[in-house]
Amino acid sequence: MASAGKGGRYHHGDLRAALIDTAIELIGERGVRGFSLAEASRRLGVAASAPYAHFADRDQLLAAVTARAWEHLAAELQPAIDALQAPAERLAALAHGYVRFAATNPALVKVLYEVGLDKGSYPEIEAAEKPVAGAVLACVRALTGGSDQQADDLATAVEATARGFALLLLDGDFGTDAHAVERAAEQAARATAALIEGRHLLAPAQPGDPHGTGSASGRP
Amino acid sequence: MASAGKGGRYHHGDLRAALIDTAIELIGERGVRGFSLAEASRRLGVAASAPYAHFADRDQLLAAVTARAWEHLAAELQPAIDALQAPAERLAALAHGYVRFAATNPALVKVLYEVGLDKGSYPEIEAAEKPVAGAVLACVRALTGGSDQQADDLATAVEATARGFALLLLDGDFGTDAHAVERAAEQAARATAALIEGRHLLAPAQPGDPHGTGSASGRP
DNA sequence: GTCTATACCCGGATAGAC
DNA sequence: GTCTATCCGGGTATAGAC
Repeated sequence: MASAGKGGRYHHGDLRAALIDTAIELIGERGVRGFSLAEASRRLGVAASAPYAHFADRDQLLAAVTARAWEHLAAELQPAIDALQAPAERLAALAHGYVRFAATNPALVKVLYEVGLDKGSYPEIEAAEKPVAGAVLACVRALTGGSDQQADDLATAVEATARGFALLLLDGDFGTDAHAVERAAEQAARATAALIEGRHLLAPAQPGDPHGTGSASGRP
Repeated sequence: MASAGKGGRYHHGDLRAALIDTAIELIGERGVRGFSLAEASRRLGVAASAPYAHFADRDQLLAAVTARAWEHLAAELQPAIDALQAPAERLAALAHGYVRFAATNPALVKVLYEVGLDKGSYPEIEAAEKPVAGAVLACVRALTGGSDQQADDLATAVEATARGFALLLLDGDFGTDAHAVERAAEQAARATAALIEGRHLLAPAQPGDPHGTGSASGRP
């Protein structure tokens, strides 16, 4: 992340960019709610009022941070999007990439889901998150043929699983050794493959459908 | 949740219990970091110092809150645990119940995963979360035969998926109408069924295994 | 563009009265 | 068990000097 070394001073550097980097750093450590302009200023060795020369208020900085987080994710997924492979493999690769991204940039994941600014009020955020959604949609459409409903169900299941694996990894459920990330990412990719294989079970059982009993949950 | 009505005063009621309920309420609205003893006291119409008669500090209250959250979840899952059904259906029912719990008690989910107190230091928390983990383990063991590795992989995939669906539901991805919860829970149950059906893909491809190409992700 | 100084609010925690 | 009073620290944001 730029040259945000601990001892660096930004008295005459690019404070705006430095603030975004430091905000991400801080959010990673303390969560969005625990982040403050004051602490960011302290780390950068500037006065508490300096940020107001670049951002109208705390939320404006957070919006810039959120947009950057989506851009980072899109960049991480780009290789999977560009690769020449079948939709199923591509979708698994996206899940793999997502988990790896979450592991490499836990702070950015926190930004993505904790900031919670209204997208309508900050168009920069909306624009930045579009490419990712588009890539997933293309894959599931190719896999499910015509039905929008099927495509949607599969996309949701894959997204849920990928985010779930990322969550578990960040919670330490895969251990803390050097290979934890790769294990988690690989399992997320495999679970995606399993979901694709069993995707006929995602729809309600049809009259002529040989699978299931009408309710997949079998709940009491 | 007890009698924590908006207008109620607890000057001579059970302030300890009322504080736990109000803390859950507040955490639901503002997250754990946004929760404060001061605000809880204000809502209950007591002095800011009153909580210290019942809890040594903020963390002690949060520990009590976390333990209660696990107890609530265990209670919600109890019917699924008690029902007479095959392991696959039971596991799907657990996923279903988890998502429903998350929807009905979003505040408790925040408590469960955001408080982040060290379990070692607060044994009350550790004890309260055991029953849930046990129920899941029993199901996956029954489904995967002898291998601990297979059971673990399946349990992780199911947990990831259930938490992912709950997350998406709370983010509003299933809409906000009256049936959103049931749709999300049902899809989580179906995705669980799909994972069980495709569970052979969760393990690395074996020499004699007719499935896959050696890497499920097919990533570039 | 950054500084110093300042006003103002909020949260945690304690002491001592009732 | 709860109150009032109080201390301390930290955050947002603004005004005006350089």
